[in-house]
Amino acid sequence: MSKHKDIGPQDEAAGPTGREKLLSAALKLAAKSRNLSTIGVRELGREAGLNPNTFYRHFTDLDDLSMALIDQLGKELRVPLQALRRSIVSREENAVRTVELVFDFAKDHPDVFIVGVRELYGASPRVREALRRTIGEVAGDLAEDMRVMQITPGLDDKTARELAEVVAVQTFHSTLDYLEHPDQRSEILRRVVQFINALFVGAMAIQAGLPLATMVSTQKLKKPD
Amino acid sequence: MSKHKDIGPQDEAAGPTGREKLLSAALKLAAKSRNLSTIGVRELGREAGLNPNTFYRHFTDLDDLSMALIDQLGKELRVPLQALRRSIVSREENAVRTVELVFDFAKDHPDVFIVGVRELYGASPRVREALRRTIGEVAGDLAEDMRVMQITPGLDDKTARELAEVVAVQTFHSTLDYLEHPDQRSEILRRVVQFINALFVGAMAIQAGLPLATMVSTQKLKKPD
DNA sequence: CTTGATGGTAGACACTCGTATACATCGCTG
DNA sequence: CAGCGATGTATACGAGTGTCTACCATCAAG
Repeated sequence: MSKHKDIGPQDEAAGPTGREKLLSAALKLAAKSRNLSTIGVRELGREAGLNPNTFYRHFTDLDDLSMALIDQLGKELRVPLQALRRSIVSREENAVRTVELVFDFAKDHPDVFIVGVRELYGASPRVREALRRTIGEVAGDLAEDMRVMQITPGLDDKTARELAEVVAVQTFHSTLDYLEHPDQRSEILRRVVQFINALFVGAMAIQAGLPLATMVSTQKLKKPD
Repeated sequence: MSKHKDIGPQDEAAGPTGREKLLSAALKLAAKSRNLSTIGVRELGREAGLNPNTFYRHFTDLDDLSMALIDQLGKELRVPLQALRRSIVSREENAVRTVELVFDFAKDHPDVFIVGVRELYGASPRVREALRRTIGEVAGDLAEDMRVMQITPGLDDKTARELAEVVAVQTFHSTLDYLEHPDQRSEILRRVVQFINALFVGAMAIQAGLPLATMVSTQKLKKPD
């Protein structure tokens, strides 16, 4: 095994590998024009400055490349996001800060988010599934943070996890609006934060059995006999 | 003007127009395989049982067809949804019933939803925009219903409208999960309803200034000077 | 009956595309 | 040095595509 140079995640120095060139070319093309699976092998080679056939030295398929790209994007996204949130010490203003961090991160890596959201509902089931899993992991991190930092005290773990999932997806989507409408960014941020707060407060209220809650959520709690 | 037969929205009798054949063929193809904008003109003609060139008798472009399709889908979706919700008289169990209705409707028109969600984040800005507008209209209807039926008393109109938007989008997305995982349908329904209720309750609680609310949403209410 | 427009068809041209085969480097390993 | 695997390139072929031009059918208006 490993006769040759350790082709890992790029040691250092030396320009990008052909494989890497192809990956970033794919990201670039997918972000500006179309769906990942509809990029042409030749188009890709052209963008990467490589021969069309070089593609086949690294990937068997465009779905193959897509999966590799999702893997990479997942790491590029999850790890920094964990680090970012770890920088928030105060329990106060948690939602705003977190969303701001995500949006800032999106501003620095727009293509990742554009393609990510696109493919989340794209044509390839495998890619969809991979993306969903990545978001699920981020949601897991978020749920863990919520538990540790006591953001939603009294909420059972399962519900918390579900809320985290919704929040993660919603924030992920909002990222696109944020990127697409630079003039409405503060408004978008406000809306997302409002959404998150309402969701958390409501879930806690319902679980605590507050009277106000029953006004709206009277499903199968008591039938009007 | 109007020298010939009134080519409107199909009077009655007589098989589908060529234009209609093309539209439904496009819907079918887009639902099962790829993005709308990546369907080939020839492929389309083949599916519709028409000559490739017939396409150009009705549309200039694939974007053109896409817009026409979105228009049609918008009407196919909004009007029946309005009617459906008007059939809910009781204020109780409102969320469950509404979401159930939407999901049932989705079960009968899966392609509409599959393509709708896909294109909502698709490559064509024009199509995206059109779809967003359609969803916005549905959200408007929902907000109006919420106001009339006193679902969220005490909530100001702007916030209600924003909540309706989020609910509409979220429900729209969930439709895909619902279609894709028939074995988890009741679970998905439960999650969406839980989400909606939590959101509404939370928004009302925050607006009412409930003490519990401030535990979570302390953003810029008081700065720790 | 003629006219002209609308919807549909047929054939052709110039592309692009995916991919197969064969060849060229380069660097490691023996 | 010889060999070999990994990477990149050149060429070529067949299939599919968008679209142009030209031709046919139908039907209402004059």
